[in-house]
Amino acid sequence: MAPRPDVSTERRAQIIEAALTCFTRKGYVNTTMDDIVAESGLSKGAIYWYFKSKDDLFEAAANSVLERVAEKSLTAIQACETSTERLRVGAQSMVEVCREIEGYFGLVIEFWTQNERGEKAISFWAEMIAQYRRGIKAIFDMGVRTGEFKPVDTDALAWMIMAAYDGLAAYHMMMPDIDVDKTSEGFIEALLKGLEADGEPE
Amino acid sequence: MAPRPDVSTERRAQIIEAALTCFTRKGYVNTTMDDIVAESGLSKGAIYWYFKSKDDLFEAAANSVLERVAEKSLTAIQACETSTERLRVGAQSMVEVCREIEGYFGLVIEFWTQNERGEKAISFWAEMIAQYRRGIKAIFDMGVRTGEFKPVDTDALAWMIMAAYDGLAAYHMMMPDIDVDKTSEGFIEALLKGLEADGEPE
Amino acid sequence: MAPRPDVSTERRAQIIEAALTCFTRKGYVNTTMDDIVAESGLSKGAIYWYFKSKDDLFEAAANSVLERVAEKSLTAIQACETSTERLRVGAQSMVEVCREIEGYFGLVIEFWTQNERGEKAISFWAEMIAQYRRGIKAIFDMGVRTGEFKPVDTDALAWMIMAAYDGLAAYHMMMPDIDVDKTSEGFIEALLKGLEADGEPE
Amino acid sequence: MAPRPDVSTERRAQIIEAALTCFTRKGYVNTTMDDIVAESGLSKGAIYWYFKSKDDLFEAAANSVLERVAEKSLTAIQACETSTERLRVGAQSMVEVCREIEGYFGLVIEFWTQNERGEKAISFWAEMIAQYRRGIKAIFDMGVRTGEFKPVDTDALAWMIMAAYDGLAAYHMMMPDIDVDKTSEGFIEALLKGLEADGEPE
DNA sequence: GATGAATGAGACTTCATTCAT
DNA sequence: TATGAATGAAGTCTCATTCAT
Repeated sequence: MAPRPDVSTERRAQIIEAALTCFTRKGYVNTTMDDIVAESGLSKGAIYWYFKSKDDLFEAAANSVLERVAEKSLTAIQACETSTERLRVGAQSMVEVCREIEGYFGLVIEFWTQNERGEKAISFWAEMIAQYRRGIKAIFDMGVRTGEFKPVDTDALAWMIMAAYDGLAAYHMMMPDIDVDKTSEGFIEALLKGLEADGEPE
Repeated sequence: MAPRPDVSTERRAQIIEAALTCFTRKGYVNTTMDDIVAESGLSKGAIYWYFKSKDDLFEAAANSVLERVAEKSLTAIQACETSTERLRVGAQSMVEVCREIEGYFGLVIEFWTQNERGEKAISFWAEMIAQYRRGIKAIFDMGVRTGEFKPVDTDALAWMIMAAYDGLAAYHMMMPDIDVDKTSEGFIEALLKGLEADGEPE
Repeated sequence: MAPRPDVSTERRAQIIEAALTCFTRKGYVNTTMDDIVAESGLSKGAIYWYFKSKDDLFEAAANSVLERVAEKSLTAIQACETSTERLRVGAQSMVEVCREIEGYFGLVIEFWTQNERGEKAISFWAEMIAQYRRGIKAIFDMGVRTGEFKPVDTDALAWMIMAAYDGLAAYHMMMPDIDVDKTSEGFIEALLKGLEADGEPE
Repeated sequence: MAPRPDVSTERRAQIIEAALTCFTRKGYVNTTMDDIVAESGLSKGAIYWYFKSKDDLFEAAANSVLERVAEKSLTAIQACETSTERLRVGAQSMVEVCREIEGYFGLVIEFWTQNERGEKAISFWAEMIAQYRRGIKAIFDMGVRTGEFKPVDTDALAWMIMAAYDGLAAYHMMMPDIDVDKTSEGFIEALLKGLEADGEPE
């Protein structure tokens, strides 16, 4: 008698998928467990069999998104030669993230605003940001070291680039008409060349 | 019998003040009307006398914040001579906003994620962003027109600067240790000078 | 304009009354808040307005019963002359308690068995027993002091008398056919005269 | 292929053992089938293979306790000569029961309070009491018949003695500090000699 | 204008029981 | 026999909103 195949992995994935659909559609608080039950096609009990609470399910769902996102963009960057190229490709990859994460961004912020400065959520999220930021900073540091870039404040730049693309993601979520590709490109080019005219301003 | 003096204006302000305190402390959904009742020192009935629902009260509270913020930063900019200066002062003013708005940023995003793509909230918020963006874009446009700046994509830059500072505000909220002044300054200077080294990179 | 009359006292009484009816009918755990809502004629919210949880309501209800009971029996005893009389009257009053408390006895025990040795319930209940026991012991002590009773172990007797009547209450609850009056009387008389025959047993 | 050895008897015992541990620890209602699963080391399915419901399992568990208890104390009594001795030994054996049954007493009462005057439980329990009571009454009857005891109301006494020791068991459960041996002894001696002083009180 | 007791729909979660394997 | 994933009814409690006073 063959043992039953282990369905727990796919069940978890199935539930997370449903949860993500609901969460991004209505936000964390406005999503009810019944919504997720309906979306998943499973029963209430099944969901509580795999996740011990709504919070727990959210955390798993959020993690799953972040993992998907982080993996993709970091690999793209490492295939480039020059720092300039890396910056451009990194920006491009972040633009794609903007599109993919759709409602996720607001979701995480919403979750974060819960729980009177919820320690749990913050560490998880801060960790994610830190990891990403290291990647960005490395690009600038390398560019400065090779002489490709001017000796800029790479810490500050890494923060602001991260912030700019997170902000762009938020805007895109609110105003889908923004041409994120063109916006990102114009920004990166200006940043590369500098704003100040070379010649003598009158 | 003399008519009672009209207290409605100060009552509204009093309620909005209390609501803001609660909302920024616990988020929109986790704030109960009882919280606001306790914070305001008024009665449940009084609050429903002035605001017809929790949503209504939130909208009023959010508007009140945004008005306060917008006014302050736009005046600072208009006192500058050169576009470079304007950019620096504008950045500085946005940094101050980062500090002041504290929890407001997350609050608005949280509100926006409610209501299955809540039409109501989005228009209010988009309007606010648009207004602000026009101010930023004007700085770049003027700089380009006067030859002070290179002929950059001012649309893209305005979006990204806005996004960057909104993102910075969010980060600052999560990670209060970030030195927002230094970060902003490093970013603006790099943007002005450009990243690419002038000489010939090897 | 006259202020609304304060109905909180009678509301609480009304709710406690309904709760007691339900609790004694079905036990603590098997009574749902909806049962109490139906029995009280009020709404769910009203009950939670006055009592913050089911536990809280139970405690209030149990206290209310015990107060009623304790008061009645202690006054009866103090009207007697001799210790013998006091013992008889005390026994009689405890028999009446058996009848009145009906389901309450099992109720308290049930409540006590909850909560993995629930500290909260035990102190409340132990206090009640202690108070009662002091009254019983005082009867014996006085009887011994005046020479009316033999020099018996009054501590032991007080415990066992208490226990016997609590046990009787439990039996009566389960088997309403027991003639509690006759049973109590036979017991007390035997206790007064002693079991052992005076003459010489063969 | 040899038939598998019959494990059903030991499995049932194993499950009853685990159930008893859980029931006495947390009471009937607060014990979940999962608790019993964990305690027994078996699976949910196995338990439902041997017992068709939680109720069913409880009944079996309760019966198992009562059988154990009844057997032990009845044999001790029958080894005595005089009725006085039997009463003392019987009391002693009931004291031991107090210690052993620990949480069982509350357990049965709790179970009884379920089910809107649950017919099922009551008959099982009443039967147990009746059996026990017959044993006690026989002691008194014999004492009266032989002239060892005065002609007391043996029915009443049997009830009250039972009740007293059940009550004592309950007290001991709540207040483990009670010296049950001393308490029981003091009570029995007083009952044997009688309370009323023989001579003329001074 | 102002109060706060009252309402009741609806949220999250538990758990006895079943059944395909 | 035995397993444990799955079910779903039912329970406790919350909270935006109303309305008699």
